[in-house]
Amino acid sequence: MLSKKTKYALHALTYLGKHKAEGTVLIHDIAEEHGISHKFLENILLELRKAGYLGSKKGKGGGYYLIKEPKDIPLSRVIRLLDGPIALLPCVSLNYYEPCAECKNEAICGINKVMAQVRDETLKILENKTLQDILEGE
Amino acid sequence: MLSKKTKYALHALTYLGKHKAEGTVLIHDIAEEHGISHKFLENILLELRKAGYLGSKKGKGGGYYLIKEPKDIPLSRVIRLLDGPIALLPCVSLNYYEPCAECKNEAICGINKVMAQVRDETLKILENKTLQDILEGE
DNA sequence: CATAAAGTCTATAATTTTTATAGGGTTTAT
DNA sequence: ATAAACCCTATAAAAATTATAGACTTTATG
Repeated sequence: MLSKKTKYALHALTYLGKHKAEGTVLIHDIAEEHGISHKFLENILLELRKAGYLGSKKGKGGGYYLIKEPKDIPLSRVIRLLDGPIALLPCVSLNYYEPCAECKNEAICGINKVMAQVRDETLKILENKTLQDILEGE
Repeated sequence: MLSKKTKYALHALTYLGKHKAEGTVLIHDIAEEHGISHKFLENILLELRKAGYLGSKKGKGGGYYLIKEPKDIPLSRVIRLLDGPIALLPCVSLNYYEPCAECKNEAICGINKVMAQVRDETLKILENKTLQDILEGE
């Protein structure tokens, strides 16, 4: 399951996508719309900005706005950013690799091999679904 | 990512699959092979038995053994049993459904729709990969 | 039939991760 | 000058995961 962080990030991105015309959107408005803690959401938006998905404007009249096209924001990226690995095991993670302590030899581990396949197929799904798809479903 | 519980369960099932010929296998042996806590693994094997994957024999000379064919143990089942939902959000979980607090109306939520598709495609993968596939990779 | 080996079961402790809050900055429109 | 708004880091609270403990039951065997 996705963490609340990632889920909230998706809601925020969706909100920003829907309100693109308005220029900037307040954290406050997104938080209120979904009943999310303002401060918690603030941290999430900050991460999304640092990762290059959002722009922000400080000071009075400021706020956040999308700086990427919705079609260029795949679920895989958002999940990796906020939740970490997409792979089911650290030993097959492309971006967060770590050996598994209980596994003596990865090269001959059937679990490792199968999980690498699962990762590849899962990635195909999550790289193909984008914010655009979410927006089209609203 | 899978919890250690699920990961250990997969190691245990694999071990049992490999040692099928020996009749029964001791918790102790599996735990030792993978450096897993005996007591932690004990709880996991208990769950696998209650779920109908394993049989056990008590007393001296006892132990655990597979009672399902490896090809009839899909990853999806093991993951659901020990980790819970496969869906990325509670609002699209088939087996552990719960509404999402921050979502006013599921029927018009684009995130919900996309995640339901992701769930279906993910399920296809995890229902197709079985213990058999793991064993063939060892 | 006593004993030791092995699984059963439930409770609780320890640890880690996630979620949430707090509060003092800095920037900017008016 | 002021208030609105994002920026940033630290810490607290809560929840979930991981691990341990210990008493109980079953069974093979000498």
